[in-house]
Amino acid sequence: MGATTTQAQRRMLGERCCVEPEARRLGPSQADRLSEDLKLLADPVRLQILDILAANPGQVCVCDLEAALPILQPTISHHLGLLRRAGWVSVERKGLWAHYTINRPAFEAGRERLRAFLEVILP
Amino acid sequence: MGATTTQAQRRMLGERCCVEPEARRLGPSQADRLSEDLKLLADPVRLQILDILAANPGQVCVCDLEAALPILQPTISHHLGLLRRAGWVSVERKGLWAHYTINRPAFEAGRERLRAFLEVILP
DNA sequence: AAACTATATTGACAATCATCAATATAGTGC
DNA sequence: GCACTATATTGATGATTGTCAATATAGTTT
Repeated sequence: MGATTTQAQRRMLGERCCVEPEARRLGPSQADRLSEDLKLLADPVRLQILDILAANPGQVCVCDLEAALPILQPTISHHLGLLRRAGWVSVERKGLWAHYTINRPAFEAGRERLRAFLEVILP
Repeated sequence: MGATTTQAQRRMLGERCCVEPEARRLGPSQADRLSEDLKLLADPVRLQILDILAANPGQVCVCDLEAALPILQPTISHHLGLLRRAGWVSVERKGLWAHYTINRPAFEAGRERLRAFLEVILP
């Protein structure tokens, strides 16, 4: 008898309505970290910048990007600044020009974090 | 003689200052598509939702997520709506409850787009 | 039918962000 | 030094976004 409990009663006992959740594999701080990586990638201009840098290793200056993309120079510098401060790209000054390259270790580390997450989600 | 050209002159001839850019491997429309995928992932709450859904396949209702995350129910429904409208998760109504699951084909397609891009960037 | 419950939607608000114009910085060449 | 060039920074603006309170919808239980 009386073994029936309402949803509200079960909630007050700390129970779930549908499932006893397993240990989560992604804590809040890891989620924050991963979302930082993803936010940095989640812009079409920055994706194209990375593509151009990768296709022309060690040779791309800001004016090349300006010629290749439909945005003005300050905006390109803005995106490069975000990528640079996150460590994903490096600059080498040569006279007036600034040559940008992808920072391999940082890029590979971010890619690995992302790959690991996506693999855990659906093996 | 006279073979010296200014940067401005070279730009008017359509030349680049530093590099003759190779064909780009990521066009604007592909960049838009990819950034849509990435924007959807680039939120710590949505990452944790996906993690919980993956760890408890076919059993997670909204109230479970509400119990597991530090945000209120309308916000959870908001994030689930974004994932649902993008096709990444599916709902199955069971009485009052709504059970969410990751939509495997859509998730794998997005993951593959992302993996392919990251692989092209730095092989 | 009436009370209750789980979820979805709407509207408002604050925060973040992409973009550009204007300006600053720093190197080059006369 | 002076004119010029490439890049960075600052400040402003419009758009997007995450969050919540309030409300709506729909299923359940008595």
